[in-house]
Amino acid sequence: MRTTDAPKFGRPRNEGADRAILQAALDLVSAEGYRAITVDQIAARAQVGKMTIYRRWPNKAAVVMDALLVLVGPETDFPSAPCAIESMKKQLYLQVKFFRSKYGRLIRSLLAEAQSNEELAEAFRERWIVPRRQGVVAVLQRAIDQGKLRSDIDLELATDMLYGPLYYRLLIGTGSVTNALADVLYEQFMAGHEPRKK
Amino acid sequence: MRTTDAPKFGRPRNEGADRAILQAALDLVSAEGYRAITVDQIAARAQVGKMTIYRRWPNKAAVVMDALLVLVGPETDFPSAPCAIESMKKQLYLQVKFFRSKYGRLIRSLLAEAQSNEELAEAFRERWIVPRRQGVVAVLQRAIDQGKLRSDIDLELATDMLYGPLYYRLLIGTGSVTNALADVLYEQFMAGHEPRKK
Amino acid sequence: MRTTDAPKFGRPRNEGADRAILQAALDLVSAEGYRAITVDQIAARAQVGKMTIYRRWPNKAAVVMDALLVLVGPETDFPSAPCAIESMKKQLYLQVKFFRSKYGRLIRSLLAEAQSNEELAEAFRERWIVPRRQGVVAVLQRAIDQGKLRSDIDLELATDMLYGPLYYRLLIGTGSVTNALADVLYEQFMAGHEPRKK
Amino acid sequence: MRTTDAPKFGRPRNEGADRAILQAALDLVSAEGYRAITVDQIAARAQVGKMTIYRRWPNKAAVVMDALLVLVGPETDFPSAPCAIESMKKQLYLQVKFFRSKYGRLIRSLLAEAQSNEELAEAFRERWIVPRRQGVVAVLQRAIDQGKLRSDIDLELATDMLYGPLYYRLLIGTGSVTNALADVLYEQFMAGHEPRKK
DNA sequence: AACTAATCGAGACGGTACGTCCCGTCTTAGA
DNA sequence: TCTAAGACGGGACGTACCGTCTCGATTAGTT
Repeated sequence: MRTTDAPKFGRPRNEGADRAILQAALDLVSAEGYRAITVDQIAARAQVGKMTIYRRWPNKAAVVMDALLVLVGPETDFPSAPCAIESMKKQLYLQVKFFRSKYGRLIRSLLAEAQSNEELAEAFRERWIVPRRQGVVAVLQRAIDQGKLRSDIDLELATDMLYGPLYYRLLIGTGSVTNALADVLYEQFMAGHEPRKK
Repeated sequence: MRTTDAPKFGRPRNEGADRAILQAALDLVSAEGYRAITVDQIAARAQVGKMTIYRRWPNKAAVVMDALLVLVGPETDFPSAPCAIESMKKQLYLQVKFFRSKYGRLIRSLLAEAQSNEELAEAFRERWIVPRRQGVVAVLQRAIDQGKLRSDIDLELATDMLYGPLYYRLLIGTGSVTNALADVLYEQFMAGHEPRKK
Repeated sequence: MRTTDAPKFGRPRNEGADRAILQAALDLVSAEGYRAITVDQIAARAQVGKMTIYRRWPNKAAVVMDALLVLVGPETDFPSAPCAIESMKKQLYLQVKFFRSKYGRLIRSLLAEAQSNEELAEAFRERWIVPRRQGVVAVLQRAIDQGKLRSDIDLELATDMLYGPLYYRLLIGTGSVTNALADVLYEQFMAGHEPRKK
Repeated sequence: MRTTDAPKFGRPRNEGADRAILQAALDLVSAEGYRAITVDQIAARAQVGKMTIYRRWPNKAAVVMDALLVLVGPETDFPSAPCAIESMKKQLYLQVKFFRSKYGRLIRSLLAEAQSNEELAEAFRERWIVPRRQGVVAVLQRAIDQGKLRSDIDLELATDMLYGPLYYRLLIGTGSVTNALADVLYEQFMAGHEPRKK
């Protein structure tokens, strides 16, 4: 998402500023929401000129998207358990926790903005959603290999069914995002996908 | 979402203008998306002064929300079938068709805007989502009464699981919203909720 | 300045309303100035519908102009004295008093508005200024007849010289409009126009 | 009348834009009159964003006032003649010429607007009128020193008497502003103020 | 140590949409 | 038929934020 490369001469880019900008964007948007925050506010909090932001990212959406990828992404490691299916359940709990954290608002904001910004939509899909879905798919595949799930499952569809309701509640707010929800999602999923009993 | 009630004297509201404004809003937003449309454009298309819009609704979001409720709402009748569970499946197909229609963009727009506008969020939830969920819940209850579903189901949760994935795909676009998706949602739902076999 | 004549049938026009409207316009504009007052305010104070105003006058300027003519005009009678030249001096004092009264602001307002409203400008000139100038000219003529002034005076010019400085101060505010000013105007005028001494 | 001073950092004011804005305001208002011109029109003609105007001046009146001071002011040099009293007469002719030029409308517009805008009134008085009056007063004083005028004259009053009728005609239009008028004003003024004959 | 060249903080800029205000017209129900 | 009330179309206002542009000061490698 970065724009230019390092030059040969002159004052080198202050790489630390990058992080300060992303942190400022992250803090502000997590707290107030994307729309409520202006680029000037981000620049002010990062103690940086507005141009420094626009030299690195093409627009506000890109900054916030990068903040998510760079600062939040690494914190969202996939939990591992010897039993793949248990690892799946742990991951659902993590997702619940994530959505309930201050980052819930960040995700909502970006998803909202993406509806009117195709570039952001693609970035969010390909750089945030898809990689995490791949983790899920891999675990599900491992569960199939371990004989814990039927082998004729459409894994993409399965992922939609596991995570769709979480996003739905995050965005619409008819019910809150809780571990109890994760439990039911997991149970129903297993009920529909456990291997045929003999 | 309307602002004031009819006064005792004076020229009464031109109810026809109401409809023209809502239709203009609906057409424009369905075609171009919420953010791309300005209040002036809506006013111009409805051949109405901007003040006439602001006299009735507090902001653009409220206009478009009302357009959804007044002009689209009545078109979304719930399908009925003697067998409740079949009626449920028909409703899923209708939802897919709705999301694929031009109104898909409208729903996406409003849901997006609702993320940064708590007033709109509440209106969307309470006036659009909840009434439609109630229809679903009623059908599911009828299915239980007809012995087609287990009686210990949490109906709200069930609704989330049936519709969550549809909204997820609508908003994120990892996969398209299709009847095939509806089929799988239905099947998995039945697998998890059919009455215990003796 | 009135727009239509009395109708033949139906509820007769409430002639009292006319006066109430003019009085409201006069009071408000005298106190706050033309630009600060809206037609709605005049209608509200006169307890009259806005349409009742626009049925009688073509616009706000016409109402206020009429208020001046109808309500203030009759109060501005020309003072008479056996000696014409003394009558002239009295009139200057009256003008000073008038400009210092609440009507000063009214005159300023109308004169201001007239600069961007040719119709009002003409009305103000022909219906307010010119008649009063004619009074002045008549008195000056009488003074000539009485042998108190030179007979070769251009009376229009003389009037400009007597009243111009009063209006100048009223509008620009470099100095206040006082009887002392009137005295000097009178003296200088006499110095320039008294009959040649033998 | 400008709003803030130059900051220590940041892009400095584009002083060229200032002039373009003032020129646009001057041209438009001189041609069409103050009330007929919108801030958007000025911005468009100056090829400038509306905010750039509002960043420098608090409102339209201030822009036009500054246009007068900056662009017209320097053109209104006081004529000089060895004989002070002749210089005075020349100045009266210049004033007539000025009022008959396209700037006559500008002066009328500003004077009109000043009647409902105390801030503008003060600016017009203190920055336009007073400096020019001071020129007149100085010349009159010189004439006294040269023994061409009585020494007991109130110079402010004298100025009002010389210029008041010109403004009166400019604003009311009962007669036109001509050199003939200037001649009479001058003659009468001299008649009333020439030194006593021995 | 002086020079060079690119970056930096700051903030002005053109543009676009917003939501408000008032004018003069139009429309109703009631007198 | 006229009135009070007030909704209406139109158009200007002054504000906010976006993403771009421009300045003088800063900084590090090159000479």
